[in-house]
Amino acid sequence: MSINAELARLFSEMAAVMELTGANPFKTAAMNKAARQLKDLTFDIASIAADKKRLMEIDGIGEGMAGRIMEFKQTGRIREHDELIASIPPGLLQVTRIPGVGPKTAKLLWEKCGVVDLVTLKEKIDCGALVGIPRMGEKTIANILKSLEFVEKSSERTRIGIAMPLAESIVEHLAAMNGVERVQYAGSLRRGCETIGDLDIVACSTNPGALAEAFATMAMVEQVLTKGETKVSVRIHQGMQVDLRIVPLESFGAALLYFTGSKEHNVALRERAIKRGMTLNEYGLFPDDYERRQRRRTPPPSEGGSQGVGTTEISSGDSPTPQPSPSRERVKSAAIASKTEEEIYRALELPFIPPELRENRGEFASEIPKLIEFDDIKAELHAHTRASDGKFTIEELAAEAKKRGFHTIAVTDHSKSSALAGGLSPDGLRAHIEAVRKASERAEGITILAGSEVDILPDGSLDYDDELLAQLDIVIASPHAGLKHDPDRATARMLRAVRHPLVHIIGHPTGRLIGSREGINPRMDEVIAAAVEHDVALEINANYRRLDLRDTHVRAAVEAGAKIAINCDSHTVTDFDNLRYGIMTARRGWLPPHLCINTWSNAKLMKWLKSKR
DNA sequence: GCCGTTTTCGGCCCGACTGTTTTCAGTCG
Repeated sequence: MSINAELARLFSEMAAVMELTGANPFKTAAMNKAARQLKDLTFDIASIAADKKRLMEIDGIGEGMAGRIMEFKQTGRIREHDELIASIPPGLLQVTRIPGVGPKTAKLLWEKCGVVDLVTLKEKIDCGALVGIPRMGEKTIANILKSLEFVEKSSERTRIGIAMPLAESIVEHLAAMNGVERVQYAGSLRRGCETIGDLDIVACSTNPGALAEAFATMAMVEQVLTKGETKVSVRIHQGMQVDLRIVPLESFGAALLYFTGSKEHNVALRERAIKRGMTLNEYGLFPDDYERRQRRRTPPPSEGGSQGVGTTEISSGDSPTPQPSPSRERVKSAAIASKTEEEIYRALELPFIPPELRENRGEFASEIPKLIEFDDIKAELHAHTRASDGKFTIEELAAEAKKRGFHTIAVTDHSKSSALAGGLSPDGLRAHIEAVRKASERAEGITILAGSEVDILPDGSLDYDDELLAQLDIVIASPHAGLKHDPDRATARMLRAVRHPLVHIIGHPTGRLIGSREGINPRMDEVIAAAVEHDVALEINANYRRLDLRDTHVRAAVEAGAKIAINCDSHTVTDFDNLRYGIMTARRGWLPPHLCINTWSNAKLMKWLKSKR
């Protein structure tokens, strides 16, 4: 694999250890940012690792990071990383992954009672060794124990196709309550990320208390983690944490913006607000006056001060009682913008930025293009029938596609090497082509294409000979086996398939399965360049277990002007429903509709397909 | 450690909640 992922891992680890040992938090943040940038790169950093100037052109990579990257390229390690890792017990970082235990607590537990990993933590709790340590009260210890048990049994992040239906059912449940004015999911789910950590729900209600109670007592709730006036967190039986934030109706847009994130996008938005003399929080965009001055412990503005917003009671002189959230109190009178995301972006002199782009990956610097939408898709070009491993007959498949409003469906069963998936022998494929042609003649209102999802063999050749491939209307070439090849071999293999004159689409180009199989790591910039040169489309396989191409690959492909196909790889009726995840991934890759062959008219699509025959 | 409509120094986002505190630190998102 390319060194990007390894370098990203090293930088993340360094940042984590630095947090633990109490380094400058801004230095830690810089380290984390560099790790993230490296992870998102679509070319191999090794190719420029000898050139410090080019390294430093990457946002977040400065003098220091460039030096570390060069050191790694030359020596295969980063000395500073080795030293940091050696400075703490090897299992201590695991301890900071327990919800509620941060770097400060982990360090405290290590120094005060010898906790060095999850095992010793459990032992020390069981034998009562934590009692008496500063800030380690009975409740804190009980919470750590509970979280520890949760960490031990739960898997990490949840795939979007699992998280989305859960979120939708929660939203539906809450929306049906009396007094609920708005309710919507936010967070990484709304941004269309491939996996989701926690679910975030934003809601407005005329009866916030009842809403909080209803949320905390849903049937799926396993444990209530926190329950305050505006924020409730629960853990559900499915293993996820769900956070509900209740805000005033006037603040819905600001809250939705804030809780949709990403964190990096929010930070950039706030910096932008400050530069324009404003401050942004989850209640709205405000003139930069009262709150910031108060935080700096300087006196609040005098009566009739320059801002002239003294219409609320927040600064009621010498009242010793703590005030509930000045921002929330001020919303009605003082917010420059708060009701909708659109008006907040406008006030910050920005166009509306779609949630999928909110990653601080250039959305502030660039013009926002028109992104592809669900309704733009007019064809499914990758589907299986009973001839291989699908559940449809050809007619049933066509009927389903027609029902979904498509003008074209491609029948693309597996080729002979995919034996477990019932791949067709050459004679089997010939007979199948005949059957598809006959069905197509009878079909009304939909074009049925005879195709194949043909295996890209380990050497990059295809699973059928050219004479047979030439008879097909559409050829998808996909890797199914040999998914552990090194990058050199994987790149050569994929390039050979891209250059094959009869191939239209490269299916799920890396063969990854999210959370369970890494797949191959061909040098994607080379594959993309070849795809552009040979006029081959790269697939976003919309199955939520794949999402392959992934978002960053799509972005690189779009920048290179490559054609993209978004296909559901349908084997059953419900597979068609995965299209939404493919669309979200495409949007995260900044895909405009015209580059996606599934949006084209039937005539345009047929012309392109025939250009390769 | 990075970065620049605050440009080579001096900033670097903001609020809610919990548990332990007697005024706030730590964590999270």
